[in-house]
Amino acid sequence: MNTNEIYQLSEFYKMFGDVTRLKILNALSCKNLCVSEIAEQLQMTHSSISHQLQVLRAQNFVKYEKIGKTVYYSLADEHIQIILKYGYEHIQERG
Amino acid sequence: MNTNEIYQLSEFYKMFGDVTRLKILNALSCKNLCVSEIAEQLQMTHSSISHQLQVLRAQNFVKYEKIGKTVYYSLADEHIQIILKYGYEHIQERG
DNA sequence: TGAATATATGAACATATAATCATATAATAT
DNA sequence: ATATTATATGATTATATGTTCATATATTCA
Repeated sequence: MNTNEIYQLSEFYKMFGDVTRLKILNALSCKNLCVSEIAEQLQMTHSSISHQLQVLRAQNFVKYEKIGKTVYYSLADEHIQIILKYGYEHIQERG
Repeated sequence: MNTNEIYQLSEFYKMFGDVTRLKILNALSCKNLCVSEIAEQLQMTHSSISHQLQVLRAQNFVKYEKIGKTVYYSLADEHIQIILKYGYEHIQERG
């Protein structure tokens, strides 16, 4: 791996390294949701969720579709779910 | 996933979310190395490397063996390499 | 048009984290 | 015993990051 790849990779993994973002990703892995629904589910402010969604968008972790006033978010691709699942299995094995 | 699992998972992924730690893990994926060798390879101080190795130890990412004055570090298990490889493939696909 | 609702965004603040510096510990060699 | 080498660690500092607060934008509805 060269320096640029290492840098990109760290930015990629950083997305999974925050509790709020993980909760968002986990919620979206079940069902597409709008900002309000995510905020309600996580019991957090719309602003926090929206900020984190921008971060996830910047790394192409989520897709979104605006319908009327509402923006529906979904996971960008199955890679995200696979990596989540793999990490989950890893921590399960260690108890 | 419950709250505790989410927390554990974020701590787990956080290890991959820093350039220095990624470089260390990448270096160790080729070859077991001592602190000085890692420091030289990454062109960083022994202290920085040692601090990050403690962080990686705390999350059971690395094993170590002391031989004389020297401490040899290696990756804890193949999970780490697999996740590194998977993430690497992911960023490669996006260019 | 004006009010209400959903989301986005910039700035400020608080906290977390990584690097540095100084020092400590441990093993070896003289 | 003392010096040297390898590593570890505590404290400090600088930077990065997440949340909050205030405000902006966009859409719908009365």
